[in-house]
Amino acid sequence: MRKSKQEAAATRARIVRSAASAFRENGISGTGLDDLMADAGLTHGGFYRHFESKDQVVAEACSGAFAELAEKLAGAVSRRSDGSGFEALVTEYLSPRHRDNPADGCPFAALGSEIARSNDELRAAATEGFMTLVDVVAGQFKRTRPDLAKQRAVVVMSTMIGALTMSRIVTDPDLSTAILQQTGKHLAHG
Amino acid sequence: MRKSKQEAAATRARIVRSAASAFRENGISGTGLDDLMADAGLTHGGFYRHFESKDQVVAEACSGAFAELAEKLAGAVSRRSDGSGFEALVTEYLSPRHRDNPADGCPFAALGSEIARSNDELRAAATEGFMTLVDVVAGQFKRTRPDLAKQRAVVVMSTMIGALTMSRIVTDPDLSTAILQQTGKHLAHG
DNA sequence: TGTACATCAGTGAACGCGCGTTCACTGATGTAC
DNA sequence: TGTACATCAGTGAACGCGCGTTCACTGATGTAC
Repeated sequence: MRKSKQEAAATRARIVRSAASAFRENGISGTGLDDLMADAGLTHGGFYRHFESKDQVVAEACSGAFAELAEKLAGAVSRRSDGSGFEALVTEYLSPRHRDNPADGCPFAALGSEIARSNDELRAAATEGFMTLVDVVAGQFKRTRPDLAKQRAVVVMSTMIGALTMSRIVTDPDLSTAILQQTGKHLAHG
Repeated sequence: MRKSKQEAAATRARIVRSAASAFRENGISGTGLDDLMADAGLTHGGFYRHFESKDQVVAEACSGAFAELAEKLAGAVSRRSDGSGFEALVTEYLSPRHRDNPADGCPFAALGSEIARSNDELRAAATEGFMTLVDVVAGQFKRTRPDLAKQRAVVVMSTMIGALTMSRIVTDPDLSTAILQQTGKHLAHG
């Protein structure tokens, strides 16, 4: 049953991508290796041909998710040529669509409190991912000194992450929408 | 070994308080009933004399933690008589002390992403707890129309929750402090 | 007020389940000659 | 280029552990008379 190197690499990538979705959907400790492997169309016994531990796939999946989010937000920005990139970014992040689809959305909003309790390796990857996002945001403050732009971007990202998290917690749909909208308005004027 | 009603009630309260700390420290799914009961000085078999399920103690512990936070922030406000209550509240919430002591701090920052995936009962309790916090914050915007004050307070609370969460994730101590400070400054001027 | 019985807080063992990890095995792929 | 052997991706069963929950039991408390 041995597979070619290409197939094996593709399988591995498939597991990482499935994992990134499953973790954001059901939490890290809420997702078993069975689930991951089943999502990738495999049985769980083969997991250790690709990874040393669950921690390893968690770190890789999250790193991938951080990068993917940065690309998505950069993409939202780049579709605007009139200088409204920042508004586009904020609107994208704080959209009901993002709120309702955690599996392919921001890992900080989906897993924030769990990451905060995780090992240093994951937290270091998260720190790097956060700074990448901060750089994307800071890039939109074109008339601001770079260091100040970065400071402002740190606040903007933290604010959006908090707002998205709360919009998912709250059971009142109107309140949920209001959290997103008020936060968006605040940031746009800020 | 039967205990008096008073003792039993005290024991139950003790379990709830231990639970509230343990959940914020290690997560809900990261805390076993053994842990809770051991913290309260009991063996785990007796748990079901007080609660119907783990879910029940989770809901009670979180509700207690929400109320406790609201009181703490209201207390920080009330110690200022010169109208600087809002700054006091923000400084208290975004303090390094709060960041470094999740066990008796904000349950949204400590458990946010886990609560978002929880059952409706806990999410409803969280919604109520959030609105109580929002009311405490809104009460500080004395020169603002009540409905606008509440909208602004929703954004302030979400922002602070996101910033505290991120300050705990990040491995770089300087960045962690910067997140708290920049966010505090932003909110004070906002 | 005293007595007899029911209640029930807490103990400690057990149950069943899911999870991360390991392992013997299979058979196709890769490699050495 | 062909052959023989080593490698290793994937399977399926098993292991050990922790967890939520249940249960028989103990003995002090509460209650009915």
